[in-house]
Formats: sequence, structure tokens, C-alpha cells
Amino acid sequence: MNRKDIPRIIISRLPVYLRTLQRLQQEGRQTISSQTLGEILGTTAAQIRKDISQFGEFGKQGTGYNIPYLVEQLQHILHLDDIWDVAVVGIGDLGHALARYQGFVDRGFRITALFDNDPEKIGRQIQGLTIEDASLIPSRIPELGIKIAMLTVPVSVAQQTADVLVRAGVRGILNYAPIHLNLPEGVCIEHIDPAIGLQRMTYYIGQRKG
Amino acid sequence: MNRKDIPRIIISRLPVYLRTLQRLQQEGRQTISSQTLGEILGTTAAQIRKDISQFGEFGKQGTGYNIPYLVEQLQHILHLDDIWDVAVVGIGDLGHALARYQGFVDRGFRITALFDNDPEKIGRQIQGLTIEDASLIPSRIPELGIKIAMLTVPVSVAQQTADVLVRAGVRGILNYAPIHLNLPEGVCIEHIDPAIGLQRMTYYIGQRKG
DNA sequence: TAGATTGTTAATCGATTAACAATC
DNA sequence: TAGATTGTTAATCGATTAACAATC
Repeated sequence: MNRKDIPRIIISRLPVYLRTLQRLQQEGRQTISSQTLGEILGTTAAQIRKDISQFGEFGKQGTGYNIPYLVEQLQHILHLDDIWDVAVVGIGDLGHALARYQGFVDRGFRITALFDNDPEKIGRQIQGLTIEDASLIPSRIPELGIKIAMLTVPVSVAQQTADVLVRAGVRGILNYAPIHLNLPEGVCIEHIDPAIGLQRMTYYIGQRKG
Repeated sequence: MNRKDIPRIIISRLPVYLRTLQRLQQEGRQTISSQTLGEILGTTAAQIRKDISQFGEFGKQGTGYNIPYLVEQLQHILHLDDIWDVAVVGIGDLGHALARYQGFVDRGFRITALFDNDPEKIGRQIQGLTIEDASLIPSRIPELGIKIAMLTVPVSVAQQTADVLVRAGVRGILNYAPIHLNLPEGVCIEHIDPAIGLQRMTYYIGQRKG
């Protein structure tokens, strides 16, 4: 099971499956077929089976997939067995909202460090966590063993801040700054930009009238 | 130029091109080749040329693309000639942060309505905009001619709120609730979920040691 | 002109889908 | 057993890439 062999697009769908399966599990459901899961997710049964089968035989003919078991397997595949520590860098409105968000723990993440360079903000607390000076990133990130950061700084300093984070040992960055970051190979990057999402829709919605 | 003919994946890349071109334009740059743009974006020159050529001949052999002209063309293709009015539904921390965010106007959007169902929040102001009762969505959305909404409500009410929005005339929803929404054909939907982004990276980062 | 770069074609590569034997 | 559903194969479909004539 060489991880290199599995297409990136399949990996990108696994968290979506996991999210839905966890919800179904919380609702007390025990099993689900690829057919039904496909209907819930707006995708095809064949694709779900193909995706899951890359990692083993987790289903059972006639009954489908056992939900708690598949959740466990997906969590293991995605390395979510343990909770990951995450830093938030840039405590503006958005960084603040992320720091206060309660929904990460159930998904495998815990925010354990906050950084900003504004003296007004440094030392303040959010959810019991103290905002630290961004200049301490090079020492604090390795100290805390943090491998993942959410980047919510202005565009003007996003690339350089990302570089600092990578040098400090960060291996994955969830980038909220509306700019493409160029990072060394081996560093994972995901971009979140609401305006991009909106612009992907306006093409189809059309101008005023559609 | 039947819009149906253009692959969705190409459309999804145009806003990313536009974002970078607008930044280069602000920096005063006049022209760019597909080669250079590809390097900035971490993609290939061939793909950029192929994508752009779906809509016309916007480049010039020997010199590349005129940036202001290409920006204008992309804006037109994506129906960003005029500013779109957008509603934010659910004014928690995240909705609040979106309402205060200054970066939308330059990208073609303006937040013109805020909704929540919490009596504590209704009537309060953010950036000069009053939070309105969510029960008024069916009348206010058509009144204001709003076609796009950002949905930042809890998972438990996300689907039903989306249904209400669609019935009120919304044609595109940027969904921040961590659940897949099932909507009628013709309604655009984009999902933003930071935990999904993080989980797409942990597969590659590996457990503790990589 | 010489060099650079586009738009496009054809070839390659990769992803999705349909179908079905296996089997719970 | 009969019905349901998986995992997988082969066929189809679609996207990316390489290459180059056209041309600025």
C-alpha cells in the first residue's frame, strides 16, 4: 500500500466521507451502502466503493459498510488516531473566530498556540490560550511539536510568515490569505478564500438575470 | 461559446488566475507570459494557455498577456462587471468576521444583509449594517435582489436554512456549515470547511514522524 | 530579423463509470 | 435460499501535456 500510488483526488474525498459518516454515527446509524452514502453526498456509489477499496476491504456484500468501523479505518488512514496540535498565526477577526471555534476537536485537531505581531494583542487570552509574539515562532513551534498552522495574516506578509513557519518545522499550512503560497516540496498547503468560492459560482449564476 | 461546453474544472481555476493578475496589476506590472504566471501559481504554462483560450484570443505571441486587459476579460467571463450583493446568514464568530471583512469589494462582492434568529443579536449593527430577523429572509432577499448567500449557521439548521434561501431566490450558497447540502439543480454550492482542509494534509504529513 | 510566446493539435495520461462475479 | 451489495475489471470519458506552426 504505497501511499504515493493513491491519487490525490481520492485522498481529498476521504475527509468528506468521514465527516458524513461521523454524523451518521452520532445519529446512531450502524451500516450504510455505497448507494445511500452516494445519495447523501451527491456522488456515485461506484466512486465511493472505488475510493474506499484503495485501502482495503472494509465493506460486506449484502449489507454495506459498518459505520463505526469505517469511521475508525478512515481516521487511521488519514492519521487522525491522535489529536494534532495546530497554531493560528495572525489573530484578526478570522484568526479570533478560528481560535474560538469548538468544532475542531471532534475532527482531530486542537489549537494550542496563537501568534500575532501586534503588541496590543500579545498577551491577551482567547479560550484560555495566550496570544504570543510572532517573533517567537522559530522557538515555540518546535518546542510545542506543532506541525500544522492556520495562516490568517495579511497578504503582504503571508509568504514570509509561511517561510518562517516551514523553517520552524511546520509541515502543513491552511492558508486563508488570498495569495498563492510557494513552498518547498513536502510541505502541504490548502487554500481557503471565500471570494474564490463566490467567483466560481457567479460564472454559472450569470449577470443579474440567468 | 456555449457556457455548458466549458469544463467545470477550468471555470474553477479562473478566479485563481484573476486573483494573481489583479495583484500583479496593483503592483504596476503590464504584461505576463503563461510561463511566468505558471511559475507564480505552481502550475504549467500549457494549462494556463489552454484554459484562457477557451474564451478567446487574449494573448499576443512574443509578449504574452496584457494584464489589465486579461483582468477585464476574466471579470467579464465570471460576471464580475457589477458588484454582487451578498447576505450573511448566521452571525456567530465566523459570520461576524465575514461581515467585517474588507476584502470582498475588490473581488466583486458587497455584503448588504445580515440575518440571525437570536433576539440578542437582531437589531445590532456591524459595519453600519443591521442584523435582521432570519424569519424575514423570504421577504427581504427578493426585496434586495440578493442572489448569493454565505451560510454560517450551525449544522443542525444548515439544510433547512439553505432551503429557505433557495425558495427566496438565492442562486448560490457559500456553505461554511460542515455538512453536505442537497440543493435543487441550478443552485450553485461551494463548501468551506477548515477541518476538511486540515484532514487532506494529515494523510501526507503522517503520524508525528513523517 | 531573431527571439519569444501564443493558440491549438494530437498524444498521453488519469479518473469515472458500467457491469458483474463473488458472497454476505 | 433470494436479495442486496461489495470489490474489481474493462470500457469510457475527460483532462493534461508536449510539441509546433503561426506570428508578434
